[in-house]
This record gives sequence, C-alpha cells and structure tokens, in this order.
Amino acid sequence: MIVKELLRKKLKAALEECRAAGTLVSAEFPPVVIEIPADPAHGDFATNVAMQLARSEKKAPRVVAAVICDQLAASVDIFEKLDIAGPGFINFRLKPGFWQGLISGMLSAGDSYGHSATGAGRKVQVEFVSANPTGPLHIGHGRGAAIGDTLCRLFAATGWDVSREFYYNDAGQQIANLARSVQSRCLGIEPGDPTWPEDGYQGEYIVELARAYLAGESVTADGKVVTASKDPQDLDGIRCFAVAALRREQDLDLQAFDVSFDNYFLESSLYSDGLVESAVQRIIAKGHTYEQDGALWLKTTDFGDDKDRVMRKSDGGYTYFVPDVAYHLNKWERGFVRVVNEQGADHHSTITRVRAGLQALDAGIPLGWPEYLLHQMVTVMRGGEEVKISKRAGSYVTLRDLIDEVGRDATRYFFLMRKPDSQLVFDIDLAKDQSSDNPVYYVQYAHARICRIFESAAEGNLSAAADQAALLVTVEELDIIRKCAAFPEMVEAAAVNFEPHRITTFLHELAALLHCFYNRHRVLGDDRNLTEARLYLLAAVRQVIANGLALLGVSAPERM
RNA sequence: GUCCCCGUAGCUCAGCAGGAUAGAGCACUUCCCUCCUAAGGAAGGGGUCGGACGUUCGAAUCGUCUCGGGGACGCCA
Repeated sequence: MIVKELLRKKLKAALEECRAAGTLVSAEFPPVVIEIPADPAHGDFATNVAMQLARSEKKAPRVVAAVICDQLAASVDIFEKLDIAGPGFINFRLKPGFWQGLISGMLSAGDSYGHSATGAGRKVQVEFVSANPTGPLHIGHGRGAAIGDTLCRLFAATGWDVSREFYYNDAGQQIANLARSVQSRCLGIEPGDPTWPEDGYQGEYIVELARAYLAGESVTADGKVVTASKDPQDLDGIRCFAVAALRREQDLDLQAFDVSFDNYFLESSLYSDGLVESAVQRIIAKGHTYEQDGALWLKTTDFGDDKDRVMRKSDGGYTYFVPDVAYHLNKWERGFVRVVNEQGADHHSTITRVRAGLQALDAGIPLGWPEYLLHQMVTVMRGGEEVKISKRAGSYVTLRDLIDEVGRDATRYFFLMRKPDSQLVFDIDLAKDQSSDNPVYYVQYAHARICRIFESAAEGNLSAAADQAALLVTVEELDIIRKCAAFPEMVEAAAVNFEPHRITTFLHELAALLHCFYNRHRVLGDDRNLTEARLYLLAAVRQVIANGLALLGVSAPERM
C-alpha cells in the first residue's frame, strides 16, 4: 500500500464530505497533491489543496484549510497532528502506531515488497544493447545494458509481462567490412598497408579472429556451431566465423554483466522472410511514397519529419531505416502493446523516421509507438584523465575491461547512478575504491551490517518481534520506517519515467539513515523487548535494500 | 540553419506533472571505536540553481528568448 495514495483518498473523501455539509462550495476539486515536506518539522506529509481551492471558494487559503482540517480530524483517526502553516499548507503527522504497523506488510511481502500489479500482465518488449557483431561491447553498450536490464526488472516488478530483445545485423556493410578486415589479417596485411581495407577494423581482436580462423577452431553462438574452414579466400566462411565468434564474445560479456535476453532477432531474417518487401509494398499501396531521381521516397513530412527520406536507393538497395520499420511492424504483430527501445542518444534521429514509416503502413499503430529511452555518452576517467584506449579493441574502452577492473556490482551501479539524459563520467578510481567513498559499498555495507547484527542476535537467541513494534519511537527509527514505506512509490516512479537512477538515490538515502541509526543506538542491548523491536525494524530495512539492489542487478552481500 | 540532451557548491551529480530557510557524495577543517564490522557516524565552511523576460499567491522546477557544452541532421549503417 502506498501511504500517499491512502492519504489522497482520505483527503478526497473529506472534501466530498465538506461539500455535502455545505462547508465547501466549489463545483470541482483540483487533483489532490500530497507531498513530503522538505523540512520534517512540517510533518510527514503536506497538501496545498486549500491554496488551490481558495479562488473558487472565495475565501482565504487558511480559512479553507481550517474547514478541511476540521473535517479530516472528525472522520480520520490516523493523524497525530494536523495543522495549517504558511500561506495555507495543511501539514499531516501520522501516529507512530500507523508507521510501526507498516513493517509487518513489508516483511510479509518479502522479496516482492515494492512490487505492484500496474502492468496487469500486459506485454511489453524492451529492446536494448542491439550491438552489431563487429567488435567487443564498448562502454556505451554497457550503459545501455545496465539501463535496459534494470528497466526490464522495473517492468517485471510493476506487473508487466516483459520480453527482452537483442537485434543485430549479421549481413550488412559493416559485417562485410569485418569479414574483409579478418581476411586481410589472415593474409598478413596490416593497417597502414596499401591493401588494407578502407575503414577496416583495426583492433587486436581482429588478429585473434584471423588466428582462430586459420587454426580451424569452432565456435558456438546463438545455438549454432560454426567451424572455420581455414581458407583465407573463403570470404563468406570468414564472415560466418567472425560473426559467430564475436556474438559469442558479446554473450560472454553480457553474461559477466548478468544481462540476458529472451530473443535475438537477425536483421537478415527480415529480408529472407520477405518482411521488408511486404512492408515496402504496403507503404506504397497506402500512397505515402513517390519516385524521384530514380529513388523511392517516403513522405515522412506527412508525419512530422522536416524532409522526406529515401526508402529505396537508386541502386536498388533499401536505406537502413526501412528494415527497422519492417522489424517494428513485426514487433507490433507479435502483440506488444508497449515497446521500449533503449539506445544511445546518437540514434535519436531515427525515431521520427521509424514512427513515420509505421504510420504510413496504416496498421493501427498508435502515434507514440514505440517508446524510446535514449542514454547520453559515457566518458571514463582514471587518475583524473580520460581513458580512451583499450588493449583489445584498440580505439575504445570495452565493457569487459571495466567489469574486469572494477567488478560487476560497481560497474552496474555506476552506470545506473545518473539519469539516462545526463552524460556520465565513469570514475574508475572511485568505482574500485573499497571504502565508504564508493557509493556501491556504502549501500551494500548497510545490508551486510544488518546481516551481521542478525548473526550476533542469533547467538544470543534474540529475534525480531512484531509485538514490540510500539517501542520504535526515536526520530531515527521513524525516519527509517517512513523511508521504507516510500519504497513502492519510488519503484513505480522509476518504472513509469524510465529512471533507474531513482533507485540508487533512494538506496543511498536509506543506507545513510541506517548508518546514522546504527551509530546513535545500540540494537543488541540490555532491554530485550527493545532489542527485538529493533531487529524487527532492521529486518524490514534489510529486505528493502535487498529488493532495491535486486532491481539494479547488484548483489546484496551478507558479509563484507 | 533545424532537432534532441545538458548547464544547480571547487569536482561528480540528485531535486524539476510549481510550494514553505536549495540537497548528497567527493575534496577541505575538526571530532567520535573498552561497545552489534570505523567499508561507519557527528559538526563546519562552501550557491546570483548559466542569463533575461513572462505565467503564478509562489519558479531550480512551467513558457519564450539568449549564452555556454555535447550529440544528431546522407540515395552511410
């Protein structure tokens, strides 16, 4: 139960009662907003509804507030204090018993505390990472993987039926370039040589691929085994081998990052299954195209673009967004009422084109479908300087480099600390720091600390006791309960707004409250009842921290 | 030129479907372990919320303009 929601209902009911009694006369009431005041002295919650009503009531805000307060005080008994403050705020302070009573619900919900049924089992697909198999995953993919994975976890936690999808191109220009690059290495050609392919891939991994190919190795990827033919002239064979090997590498990277997918979708299948051609024909039939300069154009300006775009080039090939449209039509036909594409912000210009293409299909697809979550760039800092070079990839920092150096938990946490809209500076020194300066450890330590207390408690045959909850009356204890009680709405907001960073922020705040409490009060003390009450509280905190970390895909260690 | 994101403490960033003295971490100055892990806590200094105008009882939050920084604008993918 979300406490704010409860209050909102009580307040709405009180307004209606006032109207029935004639003490309020407004024809309509504004949406009731309940907020948590910045200054805790103002109470647990506050509402501005009296100020909003002042105009239609033709009374001073504080007078309106008094009317509402009287009604609330008469009909609801959860308030310890109700008062009117400032220009007309109504401040609420709930009885300690109300807060103490919330703990049992947190513990009985257990691992699902904070979850909701908002999604009502509807299907949502999240497409993320979607890296082409032309090299190891880089740090930008890492951010996308962390954000996309956590978004999936958030959707699952809020009642959606989530499907995780990874889309890649195994046959385009970039792949041909990859094959040529590996072939060149097989033939002993190096970057800089006259015959080295233009824009060839130069990373060390290309050398490794050539070596493996010539050695006749076998790789397994996406359920298929590919064995190298060893023949440097077999460009197609090299392509298949290189793609399989890099897909496998990427899978290992993702596995190390604890990110998994339900479905891998190949761009080539769109062509082989005729989906591109049928989508194009359908758009033509709907009259949204024209021929000009030997090319086929889509009138994207009919759908908000600033100029029309070429669909089929004069050489007969399709431009890159066409298979994307066919792909998304396929997603729609698979029954996903919601689709979220998590991508780097540098792909932002494709959004208008894909949506325009989908509208041109006239397939009943809603205007804002699919949704997009774009993340900004990542820069990596070490020793106060930007890191740009990877030993493996040559020109960029790989996800694997990061995971190997700072660990999975810290890598994920750091990627999720900032809102996707903000550019991210990844400080390797801080991420590796095994101290409280490191926000990951700070949160994990709070969890481990509680676990340790429970171990000590067990040795003294002490355990949490719900019936002593009334003893939890200090500021620190009530602050903790209030924070834990706000967890479900935070999860909801993080899911609705695609904002995983709300979770890291929340966890850091909760951990701070826990550490503060720990330093001011002794849990295992002489007073057995109080000890059991505090253990009861800590059990809830441990659960909330564990649940929050689970949403991030970060471990909750019992010992550190 | 058009579009998107960002601009809040020295640094990295929260806060932004408007609300009551603007927050955290790092860095800096002090202090707290005979006691459940000091990977912790307490206290302190540090701000024209890029700027201007507007809407409002009230703006870091909304609108317009403007100045910075980043990204995207292809018959490349």
